Amino acid sequence: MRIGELARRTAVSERSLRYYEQQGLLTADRTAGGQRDYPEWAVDRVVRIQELFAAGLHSKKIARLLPCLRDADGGPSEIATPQLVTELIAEQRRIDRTIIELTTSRDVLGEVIDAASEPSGSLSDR
Amino acid sequence: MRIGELARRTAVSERSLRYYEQQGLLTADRTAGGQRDYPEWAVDRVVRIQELFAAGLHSKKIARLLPCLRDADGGPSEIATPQLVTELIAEQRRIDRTIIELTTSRDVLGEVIDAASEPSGSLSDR
DNA sequence: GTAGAAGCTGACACCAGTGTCAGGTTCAAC
DNA sequence: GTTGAACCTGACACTGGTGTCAGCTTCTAC
Repeated sequence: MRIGELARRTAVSERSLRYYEQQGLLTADRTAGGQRDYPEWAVDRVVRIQELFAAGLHSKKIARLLPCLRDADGGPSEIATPQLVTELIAEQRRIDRTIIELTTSRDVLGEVIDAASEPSGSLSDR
Repeated sequence: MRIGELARRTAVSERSLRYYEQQGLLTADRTAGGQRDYPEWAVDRVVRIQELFAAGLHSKKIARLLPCLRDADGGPSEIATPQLVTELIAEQRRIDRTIIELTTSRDVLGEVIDAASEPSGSLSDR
């Protein structure tokens, strides 16, 4: 499929898809005229990349991680090096901390929302 | 307390603390000489601000939210306006989606880590 | 073959929080 | 009073993924 369709199906801009290629995250065949031609599994790959970005990983680390992923990219998946494994464990810990922080913030927002939703002046407290 | 101590106790840079003040997130008394003098509860406040930043809220929204927080800032907490409540509910939903994404990514990393930790070649699959 | 949609590269800008530096002032201890 | 640490303001830079524009080429359907 071409870039426009991939952008539509993943809700990721064409600009970003080209950026992913530049960063070595996503390769594409080229037509005789030089236009990108993506395989079907590129959709899953792009979604995965977006998730990893959202998780705070930088493109360089994602680029090292992707070959080790067992997604439907057709190829056999590589085994992560010990160095990469160490880094990924650290990333996991960071993600865990982030989830805790997010949960806290979510609850903080909830308190404010609840306080505003109580019938005028939180009568139940008085 | 002065800015250096607050920075040390919260692990937030002095630069950031001054930025928070500039954004209306954190006020401080001033000494006769013009140096910032923070109350004890500023520590909690700074931690809260950091969490909200980590949750993806921008400083302007945090500035509107903070007066409604029931933390130990001494003052009575305001009631959020309906407009703010609507926005906060949207933020909550965004945070929820983010948590789900983070969990997914965390598991993806876990797969790669596990694959590398299995005794050479994932024999159990064969 | 031609028109219009879609794609290409390259470049510049943005966001928003943070790092860092310069040049000056204040504070606390001697 | 002097000295050194701590603080002040203001300014500029960075990060890194994304938006956007210009100028050109390719593809597809008529």
